[in-house]
Amino acid sequence: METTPERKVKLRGQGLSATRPRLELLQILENDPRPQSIEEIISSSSGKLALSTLYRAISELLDAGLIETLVSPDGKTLVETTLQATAHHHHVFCKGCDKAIDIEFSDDLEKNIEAEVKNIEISNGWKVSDHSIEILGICEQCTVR
Amino acid sequence: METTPERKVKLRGQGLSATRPRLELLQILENDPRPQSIEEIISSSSGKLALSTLYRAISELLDAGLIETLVSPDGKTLVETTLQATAHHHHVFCKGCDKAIDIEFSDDLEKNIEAEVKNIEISNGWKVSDHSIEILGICEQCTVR
DNA sequence: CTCAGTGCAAAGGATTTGCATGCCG
DNA sequence: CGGCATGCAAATCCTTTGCACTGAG
Repeated sequence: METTPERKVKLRGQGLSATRPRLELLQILENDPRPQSIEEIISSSSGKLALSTLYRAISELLDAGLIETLVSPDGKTLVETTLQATAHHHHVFCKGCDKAIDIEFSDDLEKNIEAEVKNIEISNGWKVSDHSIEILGICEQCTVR
Repeated sequence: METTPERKVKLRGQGLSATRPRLELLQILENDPRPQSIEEIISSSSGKLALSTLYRAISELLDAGLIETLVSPDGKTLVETTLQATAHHHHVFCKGCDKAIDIEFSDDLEKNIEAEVKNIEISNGWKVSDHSIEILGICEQCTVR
């Protein structure tokens, strides 16, 4: 995991001041590098972190490319660091508890997917930028229950 | 497109009474067979259709397998008929206007994806049930603007 | 007729915004 | 110090729920 000074540099490098809420958000996401809900982030935060501040921090760090967000199948916002996210990856969601984990596909498969995605552009006039695969399942814990 | 009597049969076949809002929902979805937002459905409805009624109808027809729902990248509910959805398919979302369209991949590619998805079960202890690919892009209309 | 289904209004949950105060640089 | 960022509270947006009334069977 990165050190606090490193996170400060990261923020400043994007023209963002290194404030406590932003540093804490980065650290929480690094501590548990999988998509986390707003609720989880708040409860991991030590001091007081206002919801509005968190939402604003997410929006800023997202624009700066330091974090990624996604929407869970039930419509809620999840957040993860870009450390993990720099490698192209996908998400598996648990239908039981709504938790999510990251997975990667082989380069081969990714190439095949991209090739077919390109066809969409040709056949529909769309300009395609990215894709993400959402996999639904039941996690180990929820299977046991 | 199906006729009204056909839609009645469909509803009754699932133990649902054939009421105006339900018939209208089915018809609207068939008229424009792509994922539609709540807002779009309401504005396509002729008479008065209460939001609460629409949400309840969606929930019932979803349980009955007559429609499918999904969550757009901005977290809103989209709905489509199962007519189109019976074939396994994926979605392309426009970043400009949030519209969505359906696409299909080749059987070959689907098989490859499923094979890798199976690996998740083995390596993570998850029980995987389904996958869906979300593709982001810009639609023809939004490209022009 | 009778009860499931509807419309309306109010409640809920997630996210956003306004504003006075506080902390970073 | 000066101004951007925070916390708090109120506002908003989407969705759900409660309840009295209506229409399908």
